[in-house]
Amino acid sequence: MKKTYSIKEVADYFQLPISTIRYYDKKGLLPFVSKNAAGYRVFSKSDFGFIKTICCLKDTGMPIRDIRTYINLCMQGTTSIQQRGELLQQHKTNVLKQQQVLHDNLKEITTKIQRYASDDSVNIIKSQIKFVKNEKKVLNLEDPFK
Amino acid sequence: MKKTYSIKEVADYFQLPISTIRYYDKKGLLPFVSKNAAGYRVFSKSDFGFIKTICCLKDTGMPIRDIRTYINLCMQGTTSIQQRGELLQQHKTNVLKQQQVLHDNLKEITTKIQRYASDDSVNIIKSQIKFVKNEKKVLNLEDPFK
DNA sequence: TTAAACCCTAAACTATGGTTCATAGCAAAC
DNA sequence: GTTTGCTATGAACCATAGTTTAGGGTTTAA
Repeated sequence: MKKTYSIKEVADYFQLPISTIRYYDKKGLLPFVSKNAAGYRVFSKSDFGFIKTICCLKDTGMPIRDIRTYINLCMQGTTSIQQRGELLQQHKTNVLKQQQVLHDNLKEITTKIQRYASDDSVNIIKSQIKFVKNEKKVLNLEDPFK
Repeated sequence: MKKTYSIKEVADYFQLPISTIRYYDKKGLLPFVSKNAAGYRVFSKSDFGFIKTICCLKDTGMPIRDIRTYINLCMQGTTSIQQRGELLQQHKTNVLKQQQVLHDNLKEITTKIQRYASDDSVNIIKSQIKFVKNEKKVLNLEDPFK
């Protein structure tokens, strides 16, 4: 039964470059990681939980410095529970906003795709181009179409 | 009835800094924008539609160079309809992936928030800390909690 | 006709999130 | 015992997406 993990094993597990893990460590995101006598980072299984959380926050757009704040709160024990909750709650509203933006934009993209895929796409686009050309002409502006 | 728009009006409408619009122009995202005798950018109403699309693609994480590619396809008229559709279809799968990731991570964040907000949060965290401390001790690693 | 409020460009600068390189120590296998 | 592969550090480097600055022209309204 294996008990500790090298930086490479962690990198493989999380599909992260080793250089990124070192970078995160340098930025103070991994205060829970020990080093052995040779200076090698030694990871334990519980470190994986922290790193999973780091990835979760990173993948939802939290800046490195805020992740560091959160991790440091975690290292302070039970006294920081309320602060941690507030920090994550704030982040959650950001994520919800991202979801909304993504949803709305996806709708727009889908609409365009459908238009391009329609039987009548050429005529639709032609009439759009005609409209733009006419507007530009009326305003005495350059025609952007080649 | 107003017919043309200054860079400031466009910036206000899209809530973008003027410098960003100039930057996009420099990067080739705004080939449809004309300039007057004084060298000022002159926007027409139809330009707003293009810029809205640019914002949509940007807000869903498309890199500037790909947005430029798309806009350039648009400027080529009806011959590029298929390519435009393919480009957007590819992007749509990216957006769907982003949605999935966001959804999964949101769930994780929500779980943590609930844990922190629970009546029993202190005991839950205490037992987590105990587990980590014990694991580190068994492995002869440093205790990360202060 | 002049001040305030615009607009322009080029180039330097910033921030973020890494990656690469040079140099070197450690470890496992052969 | 030496080669191969892993690890380390610090510093330089890179990409992306802008922002700021310097220097200068234009427009508008009093």
